This record gives sequence, structure tokens and C-alpha cells, in this order.
Amino acid sequence: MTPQRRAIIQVLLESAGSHPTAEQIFTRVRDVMPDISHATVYNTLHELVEMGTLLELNLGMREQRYDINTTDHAHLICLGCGRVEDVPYDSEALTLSPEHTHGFQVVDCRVIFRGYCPACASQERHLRSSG
Amino acid sequence: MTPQRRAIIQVLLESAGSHPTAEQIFTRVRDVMPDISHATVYNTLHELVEMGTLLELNLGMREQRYDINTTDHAHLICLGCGRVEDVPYDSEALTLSPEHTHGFQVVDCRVIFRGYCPACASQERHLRSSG
DNA sequence: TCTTATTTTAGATTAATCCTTAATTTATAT
DNA sequence: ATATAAATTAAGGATTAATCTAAAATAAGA
Ligand SMILES: [Mn+2]
Ligand SMILES: [Mn+2]
Ligand SMILES: [Zn+2]
Ligand SMILES: [Zn+2]
Repeated sequence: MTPQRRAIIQVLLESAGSHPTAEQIFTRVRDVMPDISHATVYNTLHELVEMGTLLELNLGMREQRYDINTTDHAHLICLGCGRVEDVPYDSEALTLSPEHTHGFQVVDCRVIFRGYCPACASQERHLRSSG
Repeated sequence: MTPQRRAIIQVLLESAGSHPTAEQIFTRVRDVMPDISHATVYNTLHELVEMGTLLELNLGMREQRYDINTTDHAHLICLGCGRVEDVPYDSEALTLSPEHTHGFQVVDCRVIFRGYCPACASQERHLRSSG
């Protein structure tokens, strides 16, 4: 456990719920530790993911998002601006019946609702009516 | 409608169920049309996605996967090798209750089961017992 | 055919992520 | 405390999927 890791974990805890990207985490850590390197942030994030204390979310917006909240939940993402919200979901309702596992050892299930947030939805409406 | 597009669509139809990456599609198209460019493949894929006749899947393995099967289904992906299988799912069981939409216009829902295919699971076991 | 709009192309560019390697830091054992 | 070994960090280069650019080619329409 090094000062760098402490700082990274601190930032993750402070940004709980915001689903930051690796770059955003890097920037926030650099505020308190200006000499930290890119590689250290990436390495530490991967280690935390490996340990199971951090979720790496691929929500389809190019960059990975990180989530310190490892409780069972789904995500709602805005296809316009990338805004992410946590949403509850019933993990019981989503179990793969044995005849459909193809012999896989199933580890988990990710659920992503996609749509447009109020801001992006109104913008889209405006674009459509004017174009 | 150009010969390039016809060739790309042909490849997509032939590879139904294999969830190819853009690069794999590019390679297969190049077999029958050696001078086709990268940009044309990407442009065409994006147009088909825009039209709604092709799904762009972010299964978390770096590259996007494309799926000509636009019927309601979920995916099962191997975290080891990237193998993808289609799995049925009950879309009725997954509707976001109004109090959890945060005002979003919800477009769709993506469900991804993650795990290890038989080959990768046995490999992992081997690695663990020997390391 | 002639004109216009669209599409294609090659190559450069971007941007996130990963890798390499040497220096530093931390942990462990005298 | 000191020496040794192991783990971590930093700088910057490499990688790579994807995007952009601008000119050339092609398709569509009159
Ligand atoms: Mn979350
Ligand atoms: Mn599929
Ligand atoms: Zn939005
Ligand atoms: Zn596998």
C-alpha cells in the first residue's frame, strides 16, 4: 500500500456514483499528487478490478468507466452525453437457464439501459424539427 | 447502393451469429474486394447501425462487435477468448420502473452474461493449479 | 449526356490503453 | 539499523481501434 494507491482509492471513494473514466481519475489524483503517472493509475485500477473491489464498466462510450459500488445494480446511460445513473434490478429475474449456458462458467451479468437524458432528448427534438 | 456496400452486407449475412469485429469484417470483405478501404467499411457499418438493421455491441473486449440479428436477445461472452453466444431473454422481465428512469427516454436494454467458455475455464484451472 | 450529390480511398490523425525499463520505494531478514 | 529482496512507480514510447481529411471516383437524376 503506497501513497499513490491511497490517493487513487480516496478519489474513487469521493467520486462514488459518478462513474468516472480512467482519465478523470488520473486528473483528480494529480490534483493532490502532481507527479503521479498514467501507468500507476491504470495499474492500480486494474488491480482493484482484479481484487473485485472495483467494477470496470464498458457502457459503449469509448472509455471505460469505473464504479466503486460493487453491489448488484444496473446502469442507465445517455447515448447523447454519456451521463450514467445507477438503477436497481432484480438479479433473480436474470438467470441463464442451464440449457443456454453453452457450457460456460457464468461469472456475472451486466444490464445496461440506454436512452437519452432530459437535456439530450430535448436537444434531439430541436435538431429534428429544425433539420 | 454500391458494390462495396453489397459486399459488406453479404459478409454480414454470411457471418450471422459470429459477432465479428469491424476488422474481421474488413478482412473478409477484402477477400472478394481487395482494394476496399478501412473507412468504407466503418462508414457502411455505421450507416447500417443508424438504419437499425445492424447492432453494434460493446461486450467489453476492446473492439466493437457487429450483429445482423436484431431480434431481442442477450449475449454470453467468454472473458478469456471473447467467444460470443446468443442467449434468449425475457425483455418483459427487464423494464425500468418509471421512478427509476431519471427522466430518460429509454431506447433499449442490453444484457451481457459474462464468464468462461469450456476451453478457457479448463485452461484457467490448469494455470491456477500449476501457479 | 451532363450535372450534381454521394461514396470511396489512402493516409494522416486521434485517443485510450498498454508496455518497457530503469529508478525508487516498500517489505523482510539479519 | 542495515542489507537484501521484492514490489511499485514514472516517463515516455508503442499499440491500435476508430476517426478524419480532402481529393478522386462513382452513382443518381435531369
Ligand atoms: Mn454504478
Ligand atoms: Mn447476437
Ligand atoms: Zn444526455
Ligand atoms: Zn473462452
